Amino acid sequence: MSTPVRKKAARKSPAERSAEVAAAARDVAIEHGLYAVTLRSVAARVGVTPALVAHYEPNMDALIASTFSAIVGAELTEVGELIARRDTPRERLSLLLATLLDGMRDDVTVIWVEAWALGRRNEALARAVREEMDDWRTVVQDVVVAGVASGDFETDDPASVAWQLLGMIDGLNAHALVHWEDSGHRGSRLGSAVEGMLGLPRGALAVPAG
Amino acid sequence: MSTPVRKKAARKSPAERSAEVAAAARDVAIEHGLYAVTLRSVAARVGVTPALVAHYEPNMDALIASTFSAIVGAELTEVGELIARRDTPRERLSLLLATLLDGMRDDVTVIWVEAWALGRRNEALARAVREEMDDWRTVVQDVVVAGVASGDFETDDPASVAWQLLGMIDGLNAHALVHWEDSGHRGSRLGSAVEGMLGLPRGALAVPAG
DNA sequence: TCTATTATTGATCAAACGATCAACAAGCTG
DNA sequence: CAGCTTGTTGATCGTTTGATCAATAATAGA
Repeated sequence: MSTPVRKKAARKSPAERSAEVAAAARDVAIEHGLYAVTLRSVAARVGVTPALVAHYEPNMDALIASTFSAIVGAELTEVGELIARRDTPRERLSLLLATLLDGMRDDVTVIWVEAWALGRRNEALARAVREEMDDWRTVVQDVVVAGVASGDFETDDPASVAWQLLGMIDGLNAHALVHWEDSGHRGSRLGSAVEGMLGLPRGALAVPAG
Repeated sequence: MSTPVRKKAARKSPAERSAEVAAAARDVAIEHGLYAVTLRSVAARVGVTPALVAHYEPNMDALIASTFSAIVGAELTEVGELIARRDTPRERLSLLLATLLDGMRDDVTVIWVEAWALGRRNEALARAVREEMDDWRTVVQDVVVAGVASGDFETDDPASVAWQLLGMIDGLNAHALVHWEDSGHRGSRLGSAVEGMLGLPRGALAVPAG
């Protein structure tokens, strides 16, 4: 009973099996990190042989890269849809900060940190990381641009501001990963920092109710 | 000529050899990252057998942890002495930010990122990371406290401010590691952000000459 | 100078990894 | 129902890792 004996593994269509492999890789990554996404761990999760996983993927570097993109891309979509429901740039930015720093996505933060480290030895992953970072920047930059247009924000380089914002957020989350003690206060001072960056009056980014 | 043939390896005192091993581990980590610090890579660098490295270290987790502490601790000492030469808290903070974001220490940033990732599988390293982070926080916090005392800064929680500052800095550096393009502007907006956090007038943290 | 200590080594293990390939068998097609 | 396609497997290879241990040789002490 210790090792769940794999009986035979039903024959499935390539599309279906391929999707299974991708899903298993995502599960493993979320639970144990990108480093745990191996030929054998993914195979075990799907309930097939390591050889079959290798059959569906060109190599593990590619699977790890696509797994990273899937996880991070899903998060971006989710957060993007969430803030899109707010009306003003100020509210959107405020909600964006609050959401990304609420401590509910530490598993994704681990993926990010591991990707930064692993990307140095996995070129496909490095490319994926750059792409996802750029997508995130675009979303943040759009909010900033809208805020400048509406007269709420004040900056002459929204792209730069977007980069810096994301850097701060990722740094705070990465820190919280290790120094979990003050998780509650994570980003408690970021509001006034961002207010300083965007020429806002103090308290302008206070978290909106709901 | 491909493999530098190791002749014999002179017998040395335990203290000396132990120091050699530690130094070699630091070199390997700086050049190729913490992941490259293996029994064999360190042994090759010292010019001895992997067995000898194992003889001097309880296990590789410990060597990796102590290597991390050595590298990061040295950086802290260096930066600490640098900013101590400035007179006012405002100058010290300004120099601290400028120094940590000048892009000259990307090799150390890699060590940090790898340590955050590796720490999840190496308990000794995780402890070392927490210790070094706390040492850094202390240094930054001291500057903030001094600034509050002198009336330059305004905050009711210097420790929290210190954490957030370090989080931002590490995040920006980690980002720059991947998105090297805008390395020049790294942290260009952080000044006004920090001014917002500490209730400073705009431009108060402009980099002092020299 | 002789002996006891110990720094150092070669050999070797087991574990985990990515990857390949001939062979099997399930299902589609005629 | 027969035959071809192909999803799937078991076996196996080569590499890299951390770790152990008896044997060797250099040093220090008597």
